[in-house]
Amino acid sequence: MRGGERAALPAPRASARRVPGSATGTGQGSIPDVRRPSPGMLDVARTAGVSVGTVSNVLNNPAKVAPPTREKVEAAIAALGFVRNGVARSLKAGRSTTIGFVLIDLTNSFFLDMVRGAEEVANEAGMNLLLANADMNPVKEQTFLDLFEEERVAGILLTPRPLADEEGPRPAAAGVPRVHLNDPTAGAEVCSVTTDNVHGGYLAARHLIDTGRRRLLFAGGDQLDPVRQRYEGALRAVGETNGAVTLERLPTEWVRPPDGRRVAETILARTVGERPDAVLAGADLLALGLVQALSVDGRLRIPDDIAVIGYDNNRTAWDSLIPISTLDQAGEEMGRTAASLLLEEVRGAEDHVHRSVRLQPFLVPRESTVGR
Amino acid sequence: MRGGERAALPAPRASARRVPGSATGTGQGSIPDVRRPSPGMLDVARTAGVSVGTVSNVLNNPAKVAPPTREKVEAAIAALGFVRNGVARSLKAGRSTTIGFVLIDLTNSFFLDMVRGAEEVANEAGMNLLLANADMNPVKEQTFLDLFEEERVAGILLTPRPLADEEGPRPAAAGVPRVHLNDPTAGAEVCSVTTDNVHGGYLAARHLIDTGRRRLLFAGGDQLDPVRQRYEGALRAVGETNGAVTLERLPTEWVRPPDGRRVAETILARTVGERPDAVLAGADLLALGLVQALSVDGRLRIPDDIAVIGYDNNRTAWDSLIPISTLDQAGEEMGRTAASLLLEEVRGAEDHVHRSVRLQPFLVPRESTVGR
DNA sequence: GGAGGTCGGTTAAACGTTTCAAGACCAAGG
DNA sequence: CCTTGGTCTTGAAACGTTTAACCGACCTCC
Repeated sequence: MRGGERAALPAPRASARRVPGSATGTGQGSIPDVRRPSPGMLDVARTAGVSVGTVSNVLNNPAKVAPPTREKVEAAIAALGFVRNGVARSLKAGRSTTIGFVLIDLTNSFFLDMVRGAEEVANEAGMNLLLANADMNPVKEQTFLDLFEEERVAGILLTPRPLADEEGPRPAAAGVPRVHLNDPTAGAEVCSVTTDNVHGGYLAARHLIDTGRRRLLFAGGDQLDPVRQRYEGALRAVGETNGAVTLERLPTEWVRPPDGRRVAETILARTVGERPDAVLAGADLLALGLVQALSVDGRLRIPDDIAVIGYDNNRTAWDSLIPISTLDQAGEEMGRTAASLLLEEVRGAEDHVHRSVRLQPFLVPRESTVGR
Repeated sequence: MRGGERAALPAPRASARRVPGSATGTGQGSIPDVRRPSPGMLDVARTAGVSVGTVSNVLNNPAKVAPPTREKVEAAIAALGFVRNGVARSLKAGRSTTIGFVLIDLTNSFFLDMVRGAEEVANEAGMNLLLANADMNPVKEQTFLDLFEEERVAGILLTPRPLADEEGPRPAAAGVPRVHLNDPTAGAEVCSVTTDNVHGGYLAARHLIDTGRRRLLFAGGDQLDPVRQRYEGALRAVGETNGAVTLERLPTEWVRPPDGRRVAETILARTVGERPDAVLAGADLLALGLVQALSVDGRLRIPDDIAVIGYDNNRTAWDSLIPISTLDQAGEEMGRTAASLLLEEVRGAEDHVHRSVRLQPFLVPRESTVGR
């Protein structure tokens, strides 16, 4: 299927200044044959006066080699600047020691948290984590998934694009174990880790109610599933108050700072009595714009006149002048969990049963709701 | 030879759990446990009733294969769910079609710009870009460099850590072509792309002077080389005014928003006559804190009472209520240039001469200096 | 002094591709 | 009928490791 792509044959590198030994024994090349920058184990073996098997043992089972021999080999390795060929290694082993992580959007700190968590677990297991930037592009996403499969990585982590409804389901994982992060649409054919947006919305509203707020406003886009779920959670919390608290909803086009500023204008345009005493923003950037525009020129005091809480603990919002309370989605934990699931599948393919883990967000109270 | 051990089990898409068979002796060896569901070209060849050479041709030189044969092979590929083994492919080719990018810090949008630029060029050349997150950690940086060398990637891009003075020079590139981005310490043994901080500082000051400012203040950490260079540039611009403009310097501990707020306090504590009418911040986040604290509660009007310009066009500062003028470091261009240099070296190792390209930053005027 | 163990090392067979010389077949030309 | 040339296809040799089987000393124990 992928036959079209051509390999863009990398031209052999000219032997630089350092020429280890001539080509390996079978150097009978009748073709323009000028290269071999990197010495192989055979070169090392010859230099050290041992066999390749011994060189391999020095690398992989040092204990099995007598110290004097080992030293000779190590000296030869250093002298030649030998770097073991991981490609041949992987080929022989049938699978590499690398994990691939396909990311939908590197500019969102949520995903970077996942990377950090996943990397931690991967490193503990002696594996390396390589990242691929899908950049919101479905085609790139698929390209990188294919690449990782071809390269026979040990496993794949994926934060998928939201998956527009009209397109079919994502192709199932073929040969390589895969774990989905933050993909509520993930089926039973893979492991997945998600976050509980409903509960997060509940916690946010609960926090506002518990700190004395009674007129709540939820601001947030209507078309985004996660945001809608957060609203549902808030609704539930309000429902528990038997009418003591009201919850109004103000849809926004998107969830960026400009949208937040527009919400602020709407609020400020109202009479004092009609204003909410707390706002739940569907996302931190929305909350950021909101806080900026509400507080500018001392129009409203936050949190005294009005409290604001965001969602997702986005790094960009950390630098708000008035620190914004938020819900942390446990991105790092999500990365750790996903990597653990993946490792479990990689190691025990036999009796692995796919699971779906749902993580709970947690409240991060800051000045925008509880003051200084 | 392989006929005996390979069951005729087609083992197509692994629909659920359950692994075909424990297969032949799984060596204890190192880390990886093996499961090998993936069919190889030999399986495809058998299914299609042709030889492996023909399968290879279908994949790489479709024109050389007669249409009927080609179709049979393609059918077999689809039926078996064959995914070509990129590891074996790379081994045979001697080098892969992947470029590795080792990044010092994924949270800084400057580096993400580079990624975007590099990716663009790499894709055009039919190569894939894989990212490694060094996370400010020299050990990780080295680990990933080693990994990429072992994996015999076609080339390596690197945004190195600042390189604390006490440690020795970075080990030279061994077998794989490498290009350094934003590394002023890069020697002549590699290609490199840097940004001209002095000129950027000059442009920033020039802009302020040209828009009528006369009392300039430069705020910025003393220990960071790039920031110091920006100051030098500003100094030069001021020098050209024959004393008409003054430039004061206010060192900060670091260049984050809290430092900016402290600078603001210092300024506000002065009498009106002693205050600068423009501030050059050594970095955007510093400018962000500065703008926040200067303008809060309507204390000073920006840019009427005081202008502020930042540096580096950091995405985090985009969301400031008052958009902040800045200097863009042409990160995307840097990525493109670096990738081009790398490709040149990869392709024509013979007559490649290492070069060092210095890119010029450009002014991005916004409201914080020129009003609305 | 021979059987059996250990230790340290070598040899050769994979791993799954690509590539290229050589073979099979066929049509056309002499 | 034999040659020539062309088009497809095949077969086998690499690529640089790892690993199991093997081998030769040397040591120990009866």
